[in-house]
This record gives sequence, C-alpha cells and structure tokens, in this order.
Amino acid sequence: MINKQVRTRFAPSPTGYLHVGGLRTALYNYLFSKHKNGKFILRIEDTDQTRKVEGAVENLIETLKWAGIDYDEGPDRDGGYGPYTQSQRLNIYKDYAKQLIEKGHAYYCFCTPERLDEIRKKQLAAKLNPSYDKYCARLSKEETQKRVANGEKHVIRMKVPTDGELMFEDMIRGNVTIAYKMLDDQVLIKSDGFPTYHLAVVVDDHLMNITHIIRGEEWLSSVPKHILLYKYFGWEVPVMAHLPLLLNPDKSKLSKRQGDVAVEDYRSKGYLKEAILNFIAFLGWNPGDDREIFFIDQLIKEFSLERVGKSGAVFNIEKLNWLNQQHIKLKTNEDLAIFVKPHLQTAGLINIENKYLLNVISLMKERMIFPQDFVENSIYFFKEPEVFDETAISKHWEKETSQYENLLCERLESLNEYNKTSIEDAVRKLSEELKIKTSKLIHPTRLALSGRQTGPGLFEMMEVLGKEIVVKRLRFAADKFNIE
RNA sequence: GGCGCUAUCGUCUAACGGUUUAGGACGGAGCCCUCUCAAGGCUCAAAUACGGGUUCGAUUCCCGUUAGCGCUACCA
Repeated sequence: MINKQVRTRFAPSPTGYLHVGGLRTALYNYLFSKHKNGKFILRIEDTDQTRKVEGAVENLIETLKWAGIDYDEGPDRDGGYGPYTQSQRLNIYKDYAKQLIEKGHAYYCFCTPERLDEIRKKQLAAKLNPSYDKYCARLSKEETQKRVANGEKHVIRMKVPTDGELMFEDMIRGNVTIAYKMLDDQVLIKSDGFPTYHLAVVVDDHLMNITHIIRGEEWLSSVPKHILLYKYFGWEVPVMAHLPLLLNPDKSKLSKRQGDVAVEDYRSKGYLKEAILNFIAFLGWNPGDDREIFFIDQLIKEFSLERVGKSGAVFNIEKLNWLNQQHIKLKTNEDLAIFVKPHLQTAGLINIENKYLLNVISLMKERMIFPQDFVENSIYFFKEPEVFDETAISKHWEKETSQYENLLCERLESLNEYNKTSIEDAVRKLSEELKIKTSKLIHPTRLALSGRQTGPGLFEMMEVLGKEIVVKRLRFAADKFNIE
C-alpha cells in the first residue's frame, strides 16, 4: 500500500446531466490523485437499465472536459483496466458472484417482488426493520440448482452475518461502527443479469486498482456491505473518504427544485469554469489561511483530504457570483474578447474591430459579473443609444446645457491630440471659462453619449468612442434635448 | 420508526485544550476615493445549538438532549 501509485475514480451514473455535487466529487478525486502524482479514472456506472438516459454519457464527458477535469483512463481512453463502462463488464460480475456462491458467501434467491413487498409490509406493521427474511438461503443445493437450470427467474444475494458489528475507518469521518443486523442480504446480481451498485463497485474498484474511494456521504452506510465483500473475496480494502453533502439554502440536499444543479446550466449562464471550480473546491475544503482565489494548479498543489470538513455546505450563489467577477478581472482582455464575442453576435453585433473591442473591454472589465452583462452594459459603444434615461435628462439637462455641449464640440474638434488627457483638459478648461462646475458638463455629456447616467469614466469613454462619434452624438443630443 | 453522520456569524469557513475582546470571505450597513456606476481601501453589526461532565483551563475531549441530513430497493 505504501508505495502504490494513487488511483482515484469518479463513477457517475448516466442518468442525465452532470450535477454540481458530482462535479465536486470529481474535482476532489482529481485534485487528490494529481496532488499525489497518481491517476484519475472515469468509470460509467450504468447498471440500472431503467434509469438510463440517451446521450448522458457524452454529455457527462463533454462537461467534465469543459471544466478541465481531465481523466487518465475512461470509456474513451483506455489505460489497460477497461472496459470502463459497467454494462460492458457483465460477465466479470457474474463470475465473481459465482465465486461467492461457491465459497458459501452468497446464494440464489427466487423470491418474487410481490413476496418481498409482502414481508416488508408485515415487518413494518410489526415495527421491525424491513429486511429480507433469508428464505432462499435455507433452500437445498439440489433444489436451487434445479430451479436455476429450469430457467426460473432469480437474483444472487450476499450472506450477511446476523451477529456482531463492523468498524471501519474513514479519512474524513474517523471510525464508524455499524452492526451487521442493520444490513440486509443485499442483492448482488439482479434478475436481469446486471449487477447492483454494491457488487459492481467493489469488483471494479479492486480490478481497476483504485487506492482511494472518495465519494458522497450518502454512501457511508453501505460501506460495511462493501467491506464484507472485500473480506469474502480476500481483497485489500481501499482507503475511504466520504464527502459532506452539498445543500440547498434551506439545508436540504441540493436539489433541482431550489435552483440550478446542472453544471451546464451554470456554464450557459456565463459562469467561468475557473470560478465554478474555485467555488466548489471551497465547499468543504480550504487551504487553512485567508486566500480565496485559487486556480486549478494551486488547488492541485495544496489540496488534502485532511482539510476536508465533515458538515454539509450550502451552495451559496452570491459567493459564486463574486468569484466569477474576481476571475473575470484576472482574465486578459484577449481572453475576455473570445468569451464575449458569441454574446455580441447574438445581440446582432458583428464585424467589430478587435482592437476596438479590446479597448471597450478594458473599460468595462471591472463592471461585469457575466459576459451577458458586457453586452447589456456596453451596447452604446457599438451602436447609437436608442433610449435616453428620463430621470437623467430631467436631472442633468438644463436650459444652457445644449449651448454648452455645442461649445464643447467646437473645442474637441480643434484638438490636435485626441486622448483622455487632452479631452479632460478641454472639458475642465471650458467649465472654468463658463464659470460652471465640471460636473455640469460631465453628466449631460455621458447621457448624450451613452443614454445613461452611469458607466465608465467619461474621458476614457470619449477616447475609446473616438472624436467623430462623440461630436456627432453630442450635437444630436444638444438639438434633441434643447429646452428653449 | 431503526441505524448512521453532522452541529462556530444569514452563508462558506479559521481555530488541531491556553497566543482569542473567537479570525477571514460573501452578503448587509456606513465612510473614504471620485464626473456617475463599478473596482479598491477603511469601519461597523453578526456565531461557538442546549445541558452535563473531564481539566488549572474548553469552540476544541466525553456523555446526553435537540435539530438537520443520509441510509433503511432487484436506484445509484
């Protein structure tokens, strides 16, 4: 165990989209293995035929790749331990289940769902814990073989001791003890020939040399079943680490009812993968100091299971938004341009000169949380403002304003150098000569140029817009809003 | 119901028995900067669920209560 290469896995069921909780589990597995220079494996657990969703695997892989969580082995990347899709490993599970039967650790069961239902109801009525009554465990070998040979529908169940308890160590929870009598004679192979999770996970984790099982807390109570199987097979038990759950704002388990849970929803809303990864990494883990902004490389460097907490964490969208803004600020203007372009296009803004776009981005960068914001907030850089803020007009456009703006236009036109410094000089000088406050020029000018009363610094904005457009919009507004 | 897990500001969390008037961040309030909005800086409000132990000393260890969550399938 000491010098073994670390191998972790993310083993989702393809039942739809990738859940943010799933993404965090994948992330932690990824971070842990990469921190230890190990391998990270993607395994598809599609043993429930009734819940299978078409295209879910492709979607899962696509989303994982988008997030940058790269697996070393998986369905489309063989590492010698394949296949990595459980529905392609059916014979393996059957063989191991038969081994268990031969060793006397498992048995065939012919009970119908109806009978199972009935005994469950009876037990519940008698206030007993519902569990299988081990009826078929008492069947003779001859009878069992005969019925199997006759093609009678059956499952394979594992034998669980009736007395005693099992203690195991979890890296996050410490020692956990569960009595055997709490465990059912779990079905291992279903009547359709597919294994249940419990058999498949144990067999695959062993065969794929998984050293650390890092998964959600919902699996904690099934661990004894799994350990029992490891014992029956004579296999070494991997290290276990059960992660705290992700919660809704009301502290219930994170669910679709109370907001988005699919990673792709966040993606399409304009969240950066850097922000999402940073955010979910911190839901249950922290570096132990005050740093908050982390990129994936730093996470790999500093991640440890020892620093993962035990209690559930509320998925707090406000903080995600803040992180998104922080990561946007850290992006280069060039990266942001690529990010923002599709949104410009959907707004009908095409053929925008790249240099111009970069200039606008540098002004708007600190004012955006989402790329959608950018289009909304900087539309006037790309076309004439169509609506003008009514309150701003009444607040800032006074009787003399039109006259002043026309004067300003003259000054701007006569400028040799047109940049934010020369513009500012011109504006301040004019206000001085007019004996008015500079703001009496600044506010109406911003309104005339953008249609709004808020936005980036006026002089920078005027420089980016260019002299020609500025003068044109100012003259237009001077005419349009002229009170006289 | 049974079993298990968990419990620090509204939220994410720090503190690995004493350096703590319990620290940081998001969000909130206020101030500064300033042509507005952001960004940034500063300040404030805000927590150890409750009750017992152990200890010279408990947020930290133990027990109980309470609450939340998970599991209790031929679902994962």
